Amino acid sequence: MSAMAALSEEGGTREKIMDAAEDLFIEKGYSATSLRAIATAAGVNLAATNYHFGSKFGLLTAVFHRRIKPIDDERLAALDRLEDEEADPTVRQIMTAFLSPILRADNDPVLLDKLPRLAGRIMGEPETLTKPLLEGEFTEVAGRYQAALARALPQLALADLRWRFHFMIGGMIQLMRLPTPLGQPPSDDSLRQGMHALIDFAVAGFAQEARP
Amino acid sequence: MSAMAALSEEGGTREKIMDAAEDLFIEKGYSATSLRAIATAAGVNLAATNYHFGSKFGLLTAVFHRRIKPIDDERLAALDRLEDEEADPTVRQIMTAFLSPILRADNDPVLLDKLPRLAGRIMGEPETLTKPLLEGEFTEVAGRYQAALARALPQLALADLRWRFHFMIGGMIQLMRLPTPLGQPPSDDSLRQGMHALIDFAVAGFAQEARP
DNA sequence: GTCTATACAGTGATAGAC
DNA sequence: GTCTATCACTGTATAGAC
Repeated sequence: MSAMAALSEEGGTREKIMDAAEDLFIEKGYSATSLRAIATAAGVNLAATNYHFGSKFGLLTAVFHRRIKPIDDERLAALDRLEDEEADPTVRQIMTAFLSPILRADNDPVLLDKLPRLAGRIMGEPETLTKPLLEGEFTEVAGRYQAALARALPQLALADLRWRFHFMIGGMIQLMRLPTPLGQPPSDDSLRQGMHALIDFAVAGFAQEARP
Repeated sequence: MSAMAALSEEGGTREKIMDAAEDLFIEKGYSATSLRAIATAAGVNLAATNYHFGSKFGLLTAVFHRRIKPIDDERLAALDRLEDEEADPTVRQIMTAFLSPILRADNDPVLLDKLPRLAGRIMGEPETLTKPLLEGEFTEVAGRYQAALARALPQLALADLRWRFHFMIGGMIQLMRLPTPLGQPPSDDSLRQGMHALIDFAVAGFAQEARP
């Protein structure tokens, strides 16, 4: 029943709310978007937002989850394939498996446009919002990729590996928030270029030589 | 007159508001902190916040500026010294000059504790808040450091330099937001360790070899 | 100039009728 | 499931006291 609603062209109230909320979150950010504006844009009653999602934060969670779930699934699947095909995956292969699903986004150009902007917006929200949001979804992915990196860099101390992973995530968030770096003219292909630059940057950072 | 107020022990209304606001912003974040809570904690009237700072955002700007200004001044001074002493500063020297002022914070342990947490909080706020906040203060510092890096890496294309600077900034923000990486036990010395790890990571990322 | 009391429009949330 | 009505709270503005 709910599957049918999700498949129908015009969608049920729940889907209309999520679509309107996503666009407004991307455009104005979370806190600057009121539930009244969402309800108006979706053509539903204000109380329907709280009926379906419990709270404004619940709505944000649902909107974010809808977009990030396929990415993290693809990340896990890509790592499975990689560890199946290669006896010793390289750092570059692991980083590519982790970062490139953002570019693919199921080959859907709408998703490719919306996901990074939504994720960038959300990851820029205060920690009180982002932490509970990410903890449920991201812990498994982060754990499996850190383990794969540890196998590819056996001489690296675990503490150092965690720091470098931390910084790589920071670069990814920065890229999604601002797909064009300071001083660079905006471009349609900016995200793709940046993602490849980030892979190179992170690979060098992970595999760095000992400090002189 | 205003200088005397700033020097006095108990401070004027303006200083009391800024002190209370800083602590609450660090603890709860910007949007979760109401002007009423700030006024109550500072022991002043609600309207005094708007009289002195014009708006909640104006108050945030003043609080942030008070902490970030000495850091950026020190960054510029350190780069001046470096370019004075060394004919060809290395990437590591430049990165150290850029990142270590955060650790020094005028040798004031209170500042060392508050600045990264405040900056981390603020940089995590939505772009609509952070962009105007940073544009005024950070552009000069970023420009001078990118120029210094360009001289140290003459073979590197400007576009690639900008990307790598972008990712280094992302790592710095991530470090200030979460001074302890995922899975690591918290520690008093976490920020200092992370800063050194970030310098190593960024140096390797900037000076990376061509892609195989 | 500095500060206070007060009012206003807009917010997220909720109870209860239909 | 959906709607109306309402609540407590927010940032902001202003008139007036000192």
